[in-house]
Amino acid sequence: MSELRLYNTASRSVEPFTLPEGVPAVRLYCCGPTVYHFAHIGNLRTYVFEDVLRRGLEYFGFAVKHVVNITDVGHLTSDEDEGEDKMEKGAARTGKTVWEVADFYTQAFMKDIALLNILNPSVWCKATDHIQEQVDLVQTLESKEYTYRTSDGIYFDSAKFKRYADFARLDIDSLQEGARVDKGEKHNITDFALWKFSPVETRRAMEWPSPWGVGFPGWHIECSAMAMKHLGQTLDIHCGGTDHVRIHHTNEIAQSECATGKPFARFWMHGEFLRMGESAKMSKSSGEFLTLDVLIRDGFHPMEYRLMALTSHYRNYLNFSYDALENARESLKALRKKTDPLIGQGGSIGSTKAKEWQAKFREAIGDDLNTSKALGILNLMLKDTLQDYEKSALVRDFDSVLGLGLDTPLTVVREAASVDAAKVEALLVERKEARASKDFKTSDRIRDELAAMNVVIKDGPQGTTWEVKNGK
RNA sequence: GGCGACAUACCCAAGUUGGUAAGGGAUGGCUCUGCAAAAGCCCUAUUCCCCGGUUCGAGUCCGGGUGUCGCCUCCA
Repeated sequence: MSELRLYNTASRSVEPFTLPEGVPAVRLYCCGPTVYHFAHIGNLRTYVFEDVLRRGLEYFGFAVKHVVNITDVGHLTSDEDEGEDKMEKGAARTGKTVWEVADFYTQAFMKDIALLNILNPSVWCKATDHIQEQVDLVQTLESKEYTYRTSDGIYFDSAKFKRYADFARLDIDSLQEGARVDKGEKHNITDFALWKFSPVETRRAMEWPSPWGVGFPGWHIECSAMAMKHLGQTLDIHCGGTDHVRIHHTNEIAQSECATGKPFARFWMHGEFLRMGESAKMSKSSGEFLTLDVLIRDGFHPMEYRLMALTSHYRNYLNFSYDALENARESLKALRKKTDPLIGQGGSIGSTKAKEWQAKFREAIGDDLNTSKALGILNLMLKDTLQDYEKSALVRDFDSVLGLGLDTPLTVVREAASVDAAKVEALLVERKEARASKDFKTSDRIRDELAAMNVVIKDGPQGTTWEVKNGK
């Protein structure tokens, strides 16, 4: 039986994953979205990776307690008082209150991940529901003298955490030199806010009382506070996007380990970025970005995007392009052609050969979630000479990790573009008559006419079927 | 300026401790078809950005070069 091995950012190497004695379920925490805007498809790539991780853990027999946070507090764009509050910006953009904005984009996010067949975590937790926990954690740090006060907030003194630079392998000196922002009142460039005071002259849309005055929590503290509340002081796996390594996770480690004196997480895993072909950046702050909704509007199915994400390894960057997505679409179509007839065949993995395929698949997933290799194995397995019921069982088994929904018919996500079905049917009857009398000129004309309406027809043994062609 | 990643066929992409280039899509060929589409079958890298080196043997290790990209500010 192969084991599960995962890449740990902390050690920069692939390590066997096991659970400590007495821990019944994997304590998994994934950094969730800041709900001030739609998630773009780059964000979603990371959630697909985390979903595969969670499914992979379960495939290897681990129970998983999976916690994902919703960041619904607006944070400034830097730890200084510069920039705009993202939530308030979102409110200004949409004409809603910050609370409505948070709710709206939370719902939108939930819809996206459901469409991508991403399993719901065991716990969703919102930052605004855990203000007290965050205040408590800051107080603990304060009592241990890791904090100091400036005119705008309570800060963590990173110089007091000797291992601060270790996790991200930071070179603090060169950071100082190349720094783009002034450290302001901060003692060190790497210090960060734990609690920010509301400006004296204005009221913020979101603010809470605290021992230090009315204000709001710093960005990093929420993850530590919520992760510890729901999972305990040490997590088994903490994950997020690769951009979190240097700042967010470094700070989480600092504040958490200083507060508890214990390791914060045993494994750290990070998904690499999705990049745009024309070097356009996948960033929400730059304005233009692609959402799942846009892809759907362009005629793509969310599963096509999921498959595209699965074709590459989560630790490699993936270039997004419509070409690549179309590739995934054809690929999924061809795959489903083979798997659809197997749906509902029951059966179990019994023969030696079937078990060998399963072992190969398991090894690929166990190899730091090598979904690309796993997909190759799926394809080869489908070509092999196995009984259909065994293939069916294997597809179900593999899909429990891949999450492509191969064990159920593909759901229609987008209603076929508005086409007058009655007219299409009438034309098809006309064409059928023309063909019967060998009037191929007319029949071809009708097909062209239908093509102009974006309708593609297929003549089969059971008669002619048609569908509306989607996509660009 | 500082740090880092990557470079495999037309495209996406895997390649474990070096042992003789997965898989998918597209293209092409064939079968089928009034013609198409659909379906089925088959083929597609003596070679892994370049130049050296180590080795019996390197895409895989070492050195140098070139190129692309990312991060260093909120960002998955």
